[in-house]
Amino acid sequence: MGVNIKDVAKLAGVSTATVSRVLAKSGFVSAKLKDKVYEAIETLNYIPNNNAKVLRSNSSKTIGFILPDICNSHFTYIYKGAEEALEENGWGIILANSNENIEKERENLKRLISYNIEGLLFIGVSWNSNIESLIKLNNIPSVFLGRKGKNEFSTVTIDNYTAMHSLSNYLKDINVKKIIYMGGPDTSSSAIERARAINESGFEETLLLKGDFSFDSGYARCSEIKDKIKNYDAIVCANDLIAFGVMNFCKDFDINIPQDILITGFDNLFISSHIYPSLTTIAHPTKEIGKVGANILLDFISKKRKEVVHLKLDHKLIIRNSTNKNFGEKYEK
Amino acid sequence: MGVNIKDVAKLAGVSTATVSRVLAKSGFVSAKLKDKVYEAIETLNYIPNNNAKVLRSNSSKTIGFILPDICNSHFTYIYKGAEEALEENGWGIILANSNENIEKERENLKRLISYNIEGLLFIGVSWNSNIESLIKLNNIPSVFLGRKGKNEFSTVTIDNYTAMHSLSNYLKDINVKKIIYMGGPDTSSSAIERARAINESGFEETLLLKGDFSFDSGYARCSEIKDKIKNYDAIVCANDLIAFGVMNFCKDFDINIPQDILITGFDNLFISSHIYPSLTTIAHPTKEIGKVGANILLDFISKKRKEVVHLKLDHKLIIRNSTNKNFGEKYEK
DNA sequence: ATGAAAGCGCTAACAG
DNA sequence: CTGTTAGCGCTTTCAT
Repeated sequence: MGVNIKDVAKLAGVSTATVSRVLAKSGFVSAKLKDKVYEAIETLNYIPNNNAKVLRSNSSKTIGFILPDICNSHFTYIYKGAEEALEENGWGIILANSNENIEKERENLKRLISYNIEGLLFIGVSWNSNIESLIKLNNIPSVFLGRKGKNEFSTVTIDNYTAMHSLSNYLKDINVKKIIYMGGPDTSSSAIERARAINESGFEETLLLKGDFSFDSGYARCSEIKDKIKNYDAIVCANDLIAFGVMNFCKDFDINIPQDILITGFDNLFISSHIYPSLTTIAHPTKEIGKVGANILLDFISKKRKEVVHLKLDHKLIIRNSTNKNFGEKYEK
Repeated sequence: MGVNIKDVAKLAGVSTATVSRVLAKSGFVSAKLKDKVYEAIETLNYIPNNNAKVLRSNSSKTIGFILPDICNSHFTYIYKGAEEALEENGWGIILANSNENIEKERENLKRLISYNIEGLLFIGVSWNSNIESLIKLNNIPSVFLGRKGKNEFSTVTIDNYTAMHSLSNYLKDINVKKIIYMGGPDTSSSAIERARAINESGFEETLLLKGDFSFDSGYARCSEIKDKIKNYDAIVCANDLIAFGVMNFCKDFDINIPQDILITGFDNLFISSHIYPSLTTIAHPTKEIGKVGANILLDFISKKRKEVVHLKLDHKLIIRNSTNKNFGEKYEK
């Protein structure tokens, strides 16, 4: 192994306890010894062993963050918000990627627990009681972000129901009667709430198609109903990725957006304003979700807060050209 | 604390050594005891303490992965490739996000070292000798991905020089004479190599503008040279993000792509095929970079490999509508 | 094949 | 203010 606290203590001519106190900035150490210790640390390039520290102190000052797909920037923005908030407070994070795989999600949680995390920010692959019982069993203060679990843990989400309603109201305002709804999977509470809003919106006709939250799923579902598409006024998608798939299908089969059919998404990915035509969608306050979630979690850890809370952050309807009937020109593939 | 190995041993009626052997699948334990141990683990919901394990065994079976920006999917795809390769071999990863901040990058490396990582996959914010000396000092087998450091550590990259050359050759073939080059920062070896290729390409005129690898930087540089833009045939961008910024500027100021000017990027982000017009660019084998890098790293760790290696993976020139002069229609903002 | 026991590097009483 | 020391949970010799 490398340099350890004993080496530092020896070189500085003090005890390991003194070195430990200097490192922790706890207890009182005279300026003279402090300087010596810092000097020794410097010359030896000492880096404390975190495993020993956590093992002994039983405090890692670290929380775990589990997300479903690290390549989806929607989740990583939430992470970034959390990271900022935690850093400000001197907490570390260990990130784990479930890769949309429930098995791996569970393994990740176990792994994080084995690291002695003191709290958990969780974005699930899908709703999953195993995870919740594992969390409870191990007494990990937890906040669920973005997608909800049951109501036993605190959540920070947007109000999917209300958000989708504001979208459907807008569509009705611009005279949309018949829609195709490209929903998400039943295992996602977000998907369920968004679908509920659509069902209760009272469009003249609604063709409901379930699938994944993915580009490919949007494309594939379009192929299945290819001939029917033009009978509808709009394709409402449960997220932006699905909408991109749908738009690609439309380009490939010469269906013009928005002339032939309107398209809407949900999420407002960075790129949704830059695709053609730009996509009408719902913006989440992604970083904010992470930040607020992290702060709530810290309150739980410090016992400042005891009661479960379900926070819903404000969404924003973003109207762009994919629903702009005056958006004139056609384009080629 | 929670359940520990003693609790399991007691319930199973064996010693802690036996439990440890069962968990490690090492040494020999009779089937009878093995069953008892597994049963005890199950009923107690035992999760081993990783800190103790690593501390004692001095082996974490974990590598660190440092990337500059977790919200940039280019990097997270590399991560995903590495994760897959490492998982297959039973290795864990701890991911650290530098957030484009050199200070944080250094802190991250120290933090990972304090976790006893046995290897490092590194994508730097910029070239940075501090990092390299820290790695050497602590004897961490390391592979640099995507962006190169000095030549002291192994690297897996694409050949930025050749790739940019294939792009400029293509442009010359379609009769481009005068270009604006929106380069990246001098601290990035990728940026330097791409710029070198452009300089040696022998365009009739080249206006060279340096800046960040960001959307905003592309937009901002356009504003600075607004009136000159139409004097050029193409804007060659050092990456796709810059190109998106440039395209947005062009939309805002009624410069038509590709009629008024051609645009090219570099990276082939997921979305580059879906924006309007679709972007001519260079595709990296992102996941492959991670995968290959991880395998090389494992070879270093296991001493199967000793010599430093500099691998360049194949790129691909992807020609799309942003350089297609026959791409007919105009569009509105 | 199994158990006893030492010790990884650190922190936190406790003593002085 | 500083040092001594026990012990966190686990692995790994060394006995048996």
